[in-house]
Amino acid sequence: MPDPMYRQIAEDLRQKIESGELGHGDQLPTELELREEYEASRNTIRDAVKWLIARGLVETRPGQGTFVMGEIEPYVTVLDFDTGFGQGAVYTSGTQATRKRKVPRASDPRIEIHQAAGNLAEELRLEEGTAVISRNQQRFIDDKPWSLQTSLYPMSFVARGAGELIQAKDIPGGVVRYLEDVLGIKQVGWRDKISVRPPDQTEALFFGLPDNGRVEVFEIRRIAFQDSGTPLRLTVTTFPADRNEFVVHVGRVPGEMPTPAGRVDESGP
Amino acid sequence: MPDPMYRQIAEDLRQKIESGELGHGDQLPTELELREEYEASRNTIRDAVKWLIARGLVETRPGQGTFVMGEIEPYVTVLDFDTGFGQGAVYTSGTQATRKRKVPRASDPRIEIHQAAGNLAEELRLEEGTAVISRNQQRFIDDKPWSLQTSLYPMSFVARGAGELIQAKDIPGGVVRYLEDVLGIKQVGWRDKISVRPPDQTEALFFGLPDNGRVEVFEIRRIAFQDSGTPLRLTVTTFPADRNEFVVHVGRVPGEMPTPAGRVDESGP
DNA sequence: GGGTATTTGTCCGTATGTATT
DNA sequence: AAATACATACGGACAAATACC
Repeated sequence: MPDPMYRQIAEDLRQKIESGELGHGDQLPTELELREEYEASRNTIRDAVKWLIARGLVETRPGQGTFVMGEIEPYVTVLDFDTGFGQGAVYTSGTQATRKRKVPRASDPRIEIHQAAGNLAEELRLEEGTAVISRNQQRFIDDKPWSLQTSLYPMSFVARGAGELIQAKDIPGGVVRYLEDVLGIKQVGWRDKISVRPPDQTEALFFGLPDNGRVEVFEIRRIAFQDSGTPLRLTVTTFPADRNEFVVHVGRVPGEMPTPAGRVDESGP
Repeated sequence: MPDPMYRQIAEDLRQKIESGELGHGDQLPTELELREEYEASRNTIRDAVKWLIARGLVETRPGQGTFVMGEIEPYVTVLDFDTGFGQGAVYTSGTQATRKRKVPRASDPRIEIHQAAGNLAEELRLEEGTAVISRNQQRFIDDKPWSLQTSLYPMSFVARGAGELIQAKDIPGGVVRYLEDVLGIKQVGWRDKISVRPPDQTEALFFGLPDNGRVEVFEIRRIAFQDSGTPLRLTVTTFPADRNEFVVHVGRVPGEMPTPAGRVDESGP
């Protein structure tokens, strides 16, 4: 048992939460009530509550009180099933029976032209300074913020005839299909790198993350390749880490998810 | 610009860190110095520092001072390359040139017999109450804690002749190869589910995570299947989220990593 | 809409404990 | 042993957000 008083208070409250004595969404006693209950100062109570907040067990709402965190049904994204933007193999978590397929919707992209540098140049295997197109989209599920996605393509694709890439509108069917249709560039595979990091300001704002720094974001960097082995695109997608999970199938895996092994489909994440 | 004073102080310090004015490992002014510099009370300075801690920008060391967090070179684990326990496709991050292959070492397993219930029963497709073997191992890279792994197998494997499963020692070559050799049970594929959550006490202790709740853990649940489509094992592995990344290859991906697409190898994670 | 009570957020000052050098 | 630096705990005051009448 840790000795600081605020930790003991926190452990006691945690036990009440984890035992179910306090259920999801329930309000805790107010700081003043806890102050009397534990015979501690209000600041010490607040330290205990901060400790619970840091572990995602409770949240405070100014003017209302302190509440046990509600349960989250994470979205599950299948990484080896590459669908067009705005559609996808996304499910709610839960038992097999309650699982529901979800259909994402994407905003029109914000287009920017960058010069490849550092990491980006290495990942797309371009000379430093080469022009690249950046297509940035907000993606929603049930009209709730779900992910932020930026795809980067060599600018040369435009000169070769893929003019839609620099148009600020969604490409129905996805960019990957478009590139194959127009340029004959075929995506034959990709590599995903999955990591977790604190959100930047844009992400915190879009996802509505609390500003206490507790919720991090998944960052998935997908480098997709052409038949020649040349990178075709880099797509960076971020998701709030507290309400998303990812699934990968390797080899032969029995049905249930619509993901025959070893198959390659089209576009993002 | 946020108005609370502690946030303004925090933003100012953050800017100094992110601009490089304060480098990795550098010591910040002491609380008393900051108190004079910003003309605030020590408690307010401490609130600012706590905000920086919550974002992983600094750490405090009692008796020493406050320091900018050192840089971490994450380990990169290739999820579609299933190696034997204690070997594996694990790399340091960084540019292609500085990347180094790492070889994990696993402790002897702690063996437990459980009854399948709830999630576990569903995932292994066993009746509730069926006996399962739990093999729990600590895994190290360069003798530093790297991951905790628990593999669960149906108890029936033992009756059918796989007695090594309930021996508290590592099985050279991996359990998957052992099961194929002894029982003819062949692993043909698997499904990984990747999520992030706060560490439990065991994990926090083993990984040496700070008790401020900032560092979460990756949890990777791998259900591996036999040719018949029946689950063969459930392996749950956890990694500190601040120093691990994961890579997945789908379809055809050019060399560099030793992972020809569509190949299936042996055992964990 | 306005006013009031409730509840958490910010800020201050002080004292003492504990870890490190 | 002494000095330094962060950690814990107390108390008080006022601000800001919310709910309710």
